[in-house]
Amino acid sequence: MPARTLSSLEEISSSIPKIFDQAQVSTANHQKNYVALYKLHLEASKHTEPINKGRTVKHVGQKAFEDVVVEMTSRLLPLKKGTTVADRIVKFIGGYVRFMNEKVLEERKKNGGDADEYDDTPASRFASRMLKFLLKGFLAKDKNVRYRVVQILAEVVSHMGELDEDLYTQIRESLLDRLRDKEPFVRVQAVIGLAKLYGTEDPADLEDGEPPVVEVLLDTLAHDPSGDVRRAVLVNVHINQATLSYILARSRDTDAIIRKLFYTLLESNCVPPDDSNGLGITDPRVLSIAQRELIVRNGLGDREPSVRSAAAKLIVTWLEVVGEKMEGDEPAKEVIAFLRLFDLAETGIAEDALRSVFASRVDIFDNVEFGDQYWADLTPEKAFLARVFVDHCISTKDDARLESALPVVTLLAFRIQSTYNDLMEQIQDDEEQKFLRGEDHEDDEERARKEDERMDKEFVIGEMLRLAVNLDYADEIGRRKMFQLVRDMISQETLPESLLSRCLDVLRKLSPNERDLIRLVVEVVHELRDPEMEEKEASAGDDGETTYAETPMTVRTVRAAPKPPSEMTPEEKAQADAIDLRCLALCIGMLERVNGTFEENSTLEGILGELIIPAVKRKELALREKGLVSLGLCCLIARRMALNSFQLFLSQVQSAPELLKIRVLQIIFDILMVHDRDFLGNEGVAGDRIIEFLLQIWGNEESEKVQALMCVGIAKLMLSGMVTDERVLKSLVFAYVSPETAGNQELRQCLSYFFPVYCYSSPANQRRMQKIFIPIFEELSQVYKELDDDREMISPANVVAMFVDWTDPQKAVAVRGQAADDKIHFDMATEIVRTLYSKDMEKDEKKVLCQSLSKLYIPDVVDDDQIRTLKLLMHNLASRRPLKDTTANNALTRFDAAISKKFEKQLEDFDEEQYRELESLKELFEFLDDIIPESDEDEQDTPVPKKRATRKRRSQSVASTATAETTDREESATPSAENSRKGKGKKRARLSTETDTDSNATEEIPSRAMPARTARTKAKSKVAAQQADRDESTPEPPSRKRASKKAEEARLDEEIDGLLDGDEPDSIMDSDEDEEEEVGELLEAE
Amino acid sequence: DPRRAPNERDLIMAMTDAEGDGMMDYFDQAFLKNWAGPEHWKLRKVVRKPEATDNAAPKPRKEKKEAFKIDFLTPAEKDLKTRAKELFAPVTRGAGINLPGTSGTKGGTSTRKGSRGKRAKEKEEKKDEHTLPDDMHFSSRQLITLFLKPEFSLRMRGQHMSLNDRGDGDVDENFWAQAA
DNA sequence: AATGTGTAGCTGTCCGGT
DNA sequence: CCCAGACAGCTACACATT
Repeated sequence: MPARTLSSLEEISSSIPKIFDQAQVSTANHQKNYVALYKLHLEASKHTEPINKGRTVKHVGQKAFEDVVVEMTSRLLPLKKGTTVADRIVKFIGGYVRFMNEKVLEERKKNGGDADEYDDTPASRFASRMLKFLLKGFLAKDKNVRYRVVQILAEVVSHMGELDEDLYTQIRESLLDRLRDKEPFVRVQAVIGLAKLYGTEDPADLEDGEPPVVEVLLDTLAHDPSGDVRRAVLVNVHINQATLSYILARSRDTDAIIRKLFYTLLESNCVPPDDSNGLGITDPRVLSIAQRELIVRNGLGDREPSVRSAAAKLIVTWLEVVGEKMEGDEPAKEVIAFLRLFDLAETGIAEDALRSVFASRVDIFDNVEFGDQYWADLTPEKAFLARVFVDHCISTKDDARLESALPVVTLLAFRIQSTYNDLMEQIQDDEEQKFLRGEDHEDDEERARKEDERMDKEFVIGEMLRLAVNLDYADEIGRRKMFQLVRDMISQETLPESLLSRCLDVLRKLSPNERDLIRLVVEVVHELRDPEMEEKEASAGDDGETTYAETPMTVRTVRAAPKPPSEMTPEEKAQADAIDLRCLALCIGMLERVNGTFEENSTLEGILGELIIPAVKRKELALREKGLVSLGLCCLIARRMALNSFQLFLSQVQSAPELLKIRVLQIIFDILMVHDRDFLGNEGVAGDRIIEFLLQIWGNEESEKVQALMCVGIAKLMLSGMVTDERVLKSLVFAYVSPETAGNQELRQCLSYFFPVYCYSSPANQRRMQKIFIPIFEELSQVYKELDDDREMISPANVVAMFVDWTDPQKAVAVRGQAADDKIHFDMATEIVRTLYSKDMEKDEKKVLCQSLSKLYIPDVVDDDQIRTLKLLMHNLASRRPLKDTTANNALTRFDAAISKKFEKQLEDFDEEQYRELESLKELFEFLDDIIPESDEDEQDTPVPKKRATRKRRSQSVASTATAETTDREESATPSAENSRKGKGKKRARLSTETDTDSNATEEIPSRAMPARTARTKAKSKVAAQQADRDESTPEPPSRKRASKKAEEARLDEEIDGLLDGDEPDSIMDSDEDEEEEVGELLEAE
Repeated sequence: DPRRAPNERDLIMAMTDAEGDGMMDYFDQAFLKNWAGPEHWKLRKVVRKPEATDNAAPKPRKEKKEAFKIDFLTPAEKDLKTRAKELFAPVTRGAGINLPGTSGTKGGTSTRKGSRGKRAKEKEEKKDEHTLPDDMHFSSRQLITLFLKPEFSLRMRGQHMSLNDRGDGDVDENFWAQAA
């Protein structure tokens, strides 16, 4: 080899730094520098020394080259994340490895593809040298070094072809280990490295019990505490059937960025990367219906707008992917295909998806047309599209498009009718077939197909009915046609239950007024229960409003006597019950839609006595439930009946099974909401009793559903101002944070919404919240301290933060005519400082309180008295109950300083002695004087300055920032002369009693009346019941007599009879003047 | 009687009013992020501070940061081995290179051999999945409507009452419209 | 494109444990 | 006694918005 080509090693070594120096500036020169570097590399390779007597060679040149590159690399290791120059070098190193490998492959191709020389090329030697070097840094102390080392390794590994097996294992181990690194960014790099690695992993190579890398990564995806790390997994893990379910779980990640990424990821994988004709891995058609629904529900329902828009984009892509090659015939084709992705009956999801498409692809919305042909043969998808389209037009007030889309009434009525007839025919056919051939002759497949067909028809009718509500009924002919049709439908017991409420909606729209609607339904009920009457009634019902208003209600008189139940065969009985159930459903549907008073609609009386009351008495759950609901709905429009029946509902609560209990409680809450003045007003005891009763039920309730329901109910009562009791508010707070309710999302999310609304909607409510703050804080701190290990609960600091937030006057909404109460936080500060005097409060808790002070909003204007009181309290605290905790002390001092500065003017010349004269502050000084400085024995950890005080010093001005830290040490040795005079001996006795209570509250706070121990136990098990439980005057629940089931039923019958006989149906209706008193009596009677 | 004060109820009414949208917006911005329950609760700063306090001051510094470059050119002072030793110095004893709660690294951490003793049951506990609960989409709707008559809200009830107080038996068509 | 806001990471200080 | 963890305040960056 000619000597001149053999550059000296020194030359080579000095050229490398120049290349690196260039490479850090820009990536643009990298390609050029790969070539340059590679040239040097090859050059260096020529320097070898023979060893082993010439049998092998020592690659001194390569070694030197590697040394320099490693040395260069070492220089960027301590550089922290985000240093772009360093990142460029990392890229450069990785790029160089790739470059070398490509060269090697080229070489191999030229030489005919020797595979076995891979471990002996300069490239492989270089790479493995580099990797070994990097691995040494994996446990470095410096986190930046660990970061860079893993980063470079990941980069190098990803660009390497083959890898020595031992080295591979070592890298694998090390990266897995770094997955547990303390620093998230190191873990991120470890994830990237592992993701590059695991594509080549062979499960057969794994040792026993060693999990494959994918599994570890998926575990990281779910469990890593850092969002960055989970995100790294999400973008780097390969999506396939095995990993998909783990990926789907990220649609609920706490990190919004991850959620957003999730949807963009799904979108980009909808189509396969190479334009092969298969489906993308996340093509909607590959996913299950449940998965699609999950994606839509979570995505469009996300609270983060950015996530929602990513989801919306994905859904549009779904439509495009699914609708591909469908353009042509019908503009709605692709939309129909899109809708086929969903189960349309599943509430709301498909609708949300479609509306989202309408919103983001206006062109699609604009191109949908509903010609006559469209209505000819409606599939579920088409019916659904039309209905949602119309609803969308209405909600966006797009009258023009609405006009063009709506069919004429007669057309739709005709379509509904014919589909309905088809359905009925089919049902009948099926019955006949079943009867003729026997149950088992039909094979499952056939039956399922028929079932589907029926469901489809039912669904189509339902959608058309929903659409019918929005039609224009100016045309009288059409109106009558529709009216007649729907009326006929509801009078048939074969009408599927799901269509019943749809029909009633249409009827309501078509009824000229409520009374006619009520009358109509009552008539239908009578027809159903009395088939003989059908013809007569039908003729009366032919004509909507005109005849209706004039037709006298003769139903009851004409009514033929039904067979007494005792004479019925079991079949007849079952049939009668089924009819009654249907009638009750009709009643409920009707009553749900009206709001006139019971008294105005005398037609209701009949069904009340004949249908509803008997149903309430039945012991079959379904009948009783519907009966109770009907009765409850009647109560909502009949005040008198509500008063009389309320006790009945209360008595049903405790013993009822869950479903019934829920119903009854709903009734109770609704009645309270509607007739609030009758039950909760008049500051009567009745209201208190009801509240206590409810609280008790709530606290003892096991079922989450019932708990949540009661929570919503109570929240409603509070929000509407019908209940103002602080105990109730406290119970809500307890329920909110209690570990007991941790799994009850309904309850917690209700309260998450409720508290801010409640507080921000009214300063009065904020006040109420402020009043319960300290007691709640104290109790919750106790609960927190004694928490079981496995139970989770938010920290007291969080509780404080919430209260501070909720009570912030700046966040209260300004309601017309209502002055904002901007002193709430100020008063809270005063109370907090008072609480700091408490001797038995732990320093952690005091610290939390102190730290909250800085977050309080202090208004610019405060009364002299108030500001002086606060100042005095803070001033005295330092001397009488110095805080042991420095951070707490600092926080307090800072707050004191801020206050002193802000109200400098008002506080100058402020003198405690003078201040004491003020009669209005007597209570304050009584409080202060009852506090004695803690004795030396009490001071276990912190030495307290000696107490030596003179009257004079006490009287000094406190206006300056007297509690400032340095001076404080001396100042705090200034207890009042009062205290010195009274002496320790006398005080000792008081310490344990009055001082304690006095220092905690000015007024008697209920929670303090209860021993903390009891409070804690309660709080643990039945937190919500706390307030009610401890109140001895809590009334026995009405049905406390734990009688046998029979006795229970007998009693129930009695009560119901009383409801009917004691009060003649007529008397339910009349409204006497003495009602108010009766509410009280109602509950007195026990 | 605090219930008679024109406060809470008026506001609730306002939220359902057409003009009440602004109100709803306020609530949306202010706290709807905290829907997921107390454990996901976060303090959000007060929004509006419209007072034009001071301006013009915090503009004129756009000082570009010093163009940092790695010095590859000057020769290393120490040799590679020494530098590597320094860079790769393992942590001083007992340090946490790893997340607490995860079993330690062979080389670096304080994990004593028999440390299964007290905190043995780390793995058993369910790890945090870092997911939000299913959103129930709680809204004012649930708080102002009746359970059994979801189409009727408090607002309507108020009207109904007042109509009734007048002894007026019939409701106007406006009422129907609102029920929808 | 420029600005403002919100978050996240970093750094300094302090308490608790070995 | 020293160090490590925790915490609070600060700064810088990235994001969204006009």
